Amino acid sequence: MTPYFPFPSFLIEYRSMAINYRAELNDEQYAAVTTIDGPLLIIAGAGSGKTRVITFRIAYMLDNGIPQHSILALTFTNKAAREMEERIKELTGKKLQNMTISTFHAFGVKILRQDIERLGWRENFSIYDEVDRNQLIKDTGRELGFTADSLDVYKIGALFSGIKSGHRNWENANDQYRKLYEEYQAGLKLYNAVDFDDLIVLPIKLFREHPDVLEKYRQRYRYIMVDEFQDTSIQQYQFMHMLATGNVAVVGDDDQSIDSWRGANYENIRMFERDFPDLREIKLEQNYRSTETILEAANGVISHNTNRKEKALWSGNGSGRPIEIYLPENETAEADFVADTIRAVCMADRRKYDDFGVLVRANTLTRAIEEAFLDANIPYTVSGGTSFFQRKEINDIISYLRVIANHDDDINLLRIINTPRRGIGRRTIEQISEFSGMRKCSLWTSINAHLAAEDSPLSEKAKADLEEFVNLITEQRAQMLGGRGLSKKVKAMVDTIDYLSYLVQEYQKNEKAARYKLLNIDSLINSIDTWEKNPDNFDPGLFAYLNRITLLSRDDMDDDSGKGKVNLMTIHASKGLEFPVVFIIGAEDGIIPHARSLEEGDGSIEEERRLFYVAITRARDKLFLSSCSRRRKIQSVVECVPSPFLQEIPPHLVEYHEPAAEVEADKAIEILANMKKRFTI
DNA sequence: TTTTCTATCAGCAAC
DNA sequence: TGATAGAAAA
Repeated sequence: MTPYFPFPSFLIEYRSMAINYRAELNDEQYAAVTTIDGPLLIIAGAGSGKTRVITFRIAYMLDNGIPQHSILALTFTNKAAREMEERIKELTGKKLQNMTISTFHAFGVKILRQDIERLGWRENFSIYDEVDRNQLIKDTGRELGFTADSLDVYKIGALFSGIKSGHRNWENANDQYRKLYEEYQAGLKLYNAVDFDDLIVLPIKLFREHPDVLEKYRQRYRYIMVDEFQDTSIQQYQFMHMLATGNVAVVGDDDQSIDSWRGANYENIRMFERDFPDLREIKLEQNYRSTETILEAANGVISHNTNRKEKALWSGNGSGRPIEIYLPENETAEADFVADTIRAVCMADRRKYDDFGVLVRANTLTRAIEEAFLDANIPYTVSGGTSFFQRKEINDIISYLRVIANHDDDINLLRIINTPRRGIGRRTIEQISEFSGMRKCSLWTSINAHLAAEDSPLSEKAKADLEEFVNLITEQRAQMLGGRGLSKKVKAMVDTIDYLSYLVQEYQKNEKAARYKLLNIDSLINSIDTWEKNPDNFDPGLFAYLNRITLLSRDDMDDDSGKGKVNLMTIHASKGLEFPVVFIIGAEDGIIPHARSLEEGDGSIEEERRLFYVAITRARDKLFLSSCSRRRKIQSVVECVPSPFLQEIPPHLVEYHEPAAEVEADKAIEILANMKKRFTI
């Protein structure tokens, strides 16, 4: 119908905003989007438009008058949360001020910030990551007199995490660590700190002990949505279950459950079916992402798993090109092959660098690739892995901020008390920590007691140095807590402690490293600046910043969002992403499946297979696999065999490429010899 | 007593 | 390769 007179422009804009759900979605997707009341289980196969369904579903809720503040969407990574938010904004054209889209952990922090006092912590608590946690375990263990070889902090940390998250319990085998666990917990509380597991466990405790708090959240969040449901832990499930008042939708794919090592439990899908018997289940089985070749390969692999929900994923995308498997001589050859192929495909198919994803099983495997990319001048970003905030220089600065916010945070205090060096050495620290052990107080309290006491055993020099430190922190605290402009204040602090000279001093032999670290600090300050200038940020203070920061990973820092760069990452980090061209490197037995998974037994192999499945299904058009015949490991070179999973790909989909024989090796030697000649002349 | 140097050890995945 | 713990040097 043509209108008699033109609509005013705002009306036209409104009309163009209106979403035609039927036209945009297939039947299953449409059903999933429009079922907003009651429990809903969406089984979303790889590439079936899961993100699309979630964003449209939220848009649909808003269209039907559900207020933003009653919607809660939980994800696993910040990246996913941010992406979801952006897509919804784009789709609806609305500002999202009251909607809660966040990771489980960030949501836990939010709850704890409100009410943690009821559990005996103080408001500005610190959040300990693995490194902090392990340090605390080490310190506590020493105090309890554990010998160095019975103190494998890595293992103990995993044990404690397992205990806390409820998927392990005390058996006589590890009873010896029970006391340590209790002391560890006491330590956390003394330092006014919580660890990652606490971010889920403590809110549950809070809800149990204070039903009024729970009720507040239940009243508010009438509509709950959980993404990557197959990766929720028992706790996270419980957490969600407590909050849910009935309108709860979970989206997941049991075939993509790859996080069981941190408590993820895809049995939760069955649990959900039990707990919400009147649920509606919708399967999304049309794959919009990959070619039929890639999908068939993925199905061939995953069909070897026994314990899974049957799915019939299909794609109407045409068969596309075959999968190529390369068998390079070693990891250097493999890296060169990846770099060369990327350049070649860029030229031949008019691809951009960000069309490529290079997936590895473990972070250590990225090294050779990075070197090859640098040599070949291929721009790349690495995501996942050690977070930006785990770099020493960043961690130092953050530790300062932590101690400024929370004086009792011993772990962070110890990290910075003599960084940069200010003459406070082992002996002094021993003395003050002995006192705090006796008095059951934090180091900060102990230091101040020593400074005030007449009969302190400390030398005058030590006292003076400590006093200088205390003054520094006190002054900085006064600065930081007053008024706005956090980034400027942090910059001023970095200048005050003269961190730059410290870096130059420490890295005399490696000027490049020092400069790089300097740049990192700059980008930290920049990121604080962007954060506090964000108009959506209502609380740009120090506490808010610290609460947020521990939960971020490296990709959350990049401003340029990796545009125009090859994406290099672990398979785990690639969850939920897709790339036109994908390389899976190191497809060797012992890497994938990882050697340790064989030792562990029970279902670990199936998880490794799911991991491989996830990797394959990231690819849209073209998939390359490579498996080296030799690889450098630690100090020695190890012979490698291709991954057994490669056999599970139907052979007619695959082209094998043997290495380009020894001729190349000879040539390489010749070239090297020529180069040497040139240099010696 | 604090700082610097050297040797040794260990390496899966991440909020 | 990097971090860390213990030994030597300042």
